[in-house]
Amino acid sequence: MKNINKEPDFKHIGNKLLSWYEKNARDLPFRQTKDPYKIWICEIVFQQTRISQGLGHYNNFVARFPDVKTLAEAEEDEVILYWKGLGYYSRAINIHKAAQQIMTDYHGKFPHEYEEILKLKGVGKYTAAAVSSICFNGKMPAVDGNFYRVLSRVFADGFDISNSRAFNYFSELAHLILPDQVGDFNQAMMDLGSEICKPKNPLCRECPLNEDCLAFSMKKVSEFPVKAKKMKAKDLELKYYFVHRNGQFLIQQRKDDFIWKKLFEFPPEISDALVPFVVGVKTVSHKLTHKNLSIEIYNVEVLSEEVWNHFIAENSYLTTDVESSHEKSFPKPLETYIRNYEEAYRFL
DNA sequence: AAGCCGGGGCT
DNA sequence: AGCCCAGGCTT
Repeated sequence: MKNINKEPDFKHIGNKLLSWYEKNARDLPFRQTKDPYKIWICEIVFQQTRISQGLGHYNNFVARFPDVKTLAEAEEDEVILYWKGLGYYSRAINIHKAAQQIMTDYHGKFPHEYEEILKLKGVGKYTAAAVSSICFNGKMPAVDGNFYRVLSRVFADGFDISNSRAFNYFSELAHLILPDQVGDFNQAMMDLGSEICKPKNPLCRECPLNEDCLAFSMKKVSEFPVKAKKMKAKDLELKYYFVHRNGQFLIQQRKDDFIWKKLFEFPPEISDALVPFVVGVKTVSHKLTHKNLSIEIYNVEVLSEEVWNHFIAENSYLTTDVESSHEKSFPKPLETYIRNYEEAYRFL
């Protein structure tokens, strides 16, 4: 009997990682303790921060504020002072408030449960999972950027890590390989992601998972993780020619790629033969947000449906039914075109 | 769901 | 110059 109808088993991957971690764990100050306070502080300090950058701050911080009570009773300004140079200063504000939260809501005793830890200011799903798993044998994977990178490579998974559902998606992948010792596993993923499975130039030859890594076996490690470009909104200038002849304007239809798929518009360029009929040129400014190829237009008004219908009736070049020709993905092609007409109307 | 916060290292 | 980093909060 084959393993048909049975989920593939990837647990050996998590266990391999654990074996690797036993021998290769980085020697870091917060690795010597299971004090939830210290682990919490270190998780906050090292959010979006490299170990080498935050290590000094971490040591100074826990030396000055060795426990929840000391931190809770400190002045906020001094807490912030110890954060100087780290960036993301709201972390310092939140860490101080959370300490007071622990004093008032938990009588100074650090909460053990994931759901409770999650309630602390500045603690999200990642940090709650990390603290509960490392200190209290919690079973939640601490899914962070390292998880995204390692898992997307191991499974050669093209899920867009900038997608807002990436956390849930990679949490599910993590559960496929999650061993029993979740705390060590979470830290192992951090070390692997930082030392081996790095964003650039990963050391795949030394990777304990290279035999299990689908991206590696396909020689496509550099293609993962997939991250959609977060394009800045760009200004797009388009030049339109207004060719007027026998009471009609020349318009044309866009291609079905890029923006305004199959939308009708005044021609952005014309042949020499049409030059004598050009009655105007207008440059229109657009805001282009690449992410979903959507367009915002400014400096223009929407004309009434009546004017649009009038234009349709007047224009013999319009041979396709606009309503059915445009892609559904485009929100308001009709209005967009009307606005272009408005531009021409004003110009003439 | 998207924007914002940030200094610093790497390519 | 652009990308990335032990994310979370706000709107």
